[in-house]
Amino acid sequence: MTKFESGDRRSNRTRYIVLGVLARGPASGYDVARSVRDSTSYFWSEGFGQIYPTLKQLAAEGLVRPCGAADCADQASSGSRRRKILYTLTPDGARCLDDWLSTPYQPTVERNEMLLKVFFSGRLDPVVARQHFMQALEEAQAALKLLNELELNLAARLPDPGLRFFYQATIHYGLRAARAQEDWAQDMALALEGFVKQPERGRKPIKISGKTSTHD
Amino acid sequence: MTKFESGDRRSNRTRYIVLGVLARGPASGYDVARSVRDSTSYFWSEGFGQIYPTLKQLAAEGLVRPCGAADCADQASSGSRRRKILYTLTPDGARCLDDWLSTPYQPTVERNEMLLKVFFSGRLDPVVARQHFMQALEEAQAALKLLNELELNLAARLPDPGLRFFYQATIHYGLRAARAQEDWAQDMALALEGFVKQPERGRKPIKISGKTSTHD
DNA sequence: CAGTACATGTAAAAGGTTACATGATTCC
DNA sequence: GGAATCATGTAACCTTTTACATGTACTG
Repeated sequence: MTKFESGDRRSNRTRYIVLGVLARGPASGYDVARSVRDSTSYFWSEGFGQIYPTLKQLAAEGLVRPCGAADCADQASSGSRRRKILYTLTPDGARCLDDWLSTPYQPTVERNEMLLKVFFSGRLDPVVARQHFMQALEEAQAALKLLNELELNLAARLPDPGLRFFYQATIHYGLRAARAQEDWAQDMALALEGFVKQPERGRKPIKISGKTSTHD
Repeated sequence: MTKFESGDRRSNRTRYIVLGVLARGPASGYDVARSVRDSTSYFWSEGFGQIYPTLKQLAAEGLVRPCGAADCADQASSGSRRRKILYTLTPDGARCLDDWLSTPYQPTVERNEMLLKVFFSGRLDPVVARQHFMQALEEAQAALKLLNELELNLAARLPDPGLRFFYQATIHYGLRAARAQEDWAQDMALALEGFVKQPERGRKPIKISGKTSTHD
């Protein structure tokens, strides 16, 4: 077998975000996409290209069921723009979702391109690493701003305190992660200043403005 | 016709981790895999199934070049177990790596299964969420332990202070992220206790030991 | 002499992204 | 009437994982 454990179980998690959204009430593919964009996009995102086929597949498996206007009172009232295909969770679908939720999660396989660039940037001029630190700082601050706003609007958007607790939990995670990144990026930018001011190290500055680098 | 122009390879970042490892000296596919496992696996990992084909492709593009025993003095000495195919970076390959390193990174698309489960776990008994918090706590602590050990061994494994600075930077990131997760998980486990002790909320405990849940 | 670590690959399948195609309705 | 938004989908392509296939050499 493999000695290098890969880790990531490829278990079609798009299914579960669709089931999860549908568990809160009937929704169309577009509704699911909007819900994902508005509430989970900072830790999970999906595109149309995956949501619609998934919905179709779930329907084929009997985990969701398209419901006509008759079934879903809330849409019939508004003269819908176009034929809007609403789906509801079936009992099988709810069971499937709950089984998945009750199972230990698969740890995320980290694939952080920023760290990958930082890791190898020792061969280049320190300004390159600095750029990455600064980008990381800006993105952390942008995330902080966004998540703070999201938390403020939370009570209005989610009246149910039961659901709100868990939504808030994910926001808190995002906030902590963003603060950690912010602090890190600031520290690293500072440490880099100190690091480059020590010429006896033997590192020679490499100009990257043109094309050349260590090799010549 | 073609949506993906020849120039903009969207991600394919496996190329760069291979180039990056090769930039530090000749290595075989297995060497690259081992290097990835030992030093970047907490923020980037690759399997054999991707490294070998990538190496081949890079060779076809002239970015790396297989080098015989003649070229690489360090391997000829040890009676190698098997034909070990070493590669070196070509000047083109070094330029390609440096160009990529000097470019702003693509922000990571977060896909955090733990948060996804937490997000939807409001429909189940709080013990389910608690399990996820506890798993997150344990994993953060395990990561902390591992990264602390990694940092201690760092000076021995990487004598070059130039490279060490950036390696250490990635370790510090991991430590901060793990501490953030640890704190979060502890807070959430506590907050959950307080949350469930408020029966007037209207939430009814749902037993998940069997099969049933909200729907019934 | 069996098990483990070293070592190199291929093939198939699953998963995910992007571009394209189409059409209705509302707002300006 | 044009732009934006709502709305549903398909096709093509790329990336990543997993299983498989093969073989050497060292260790106990």
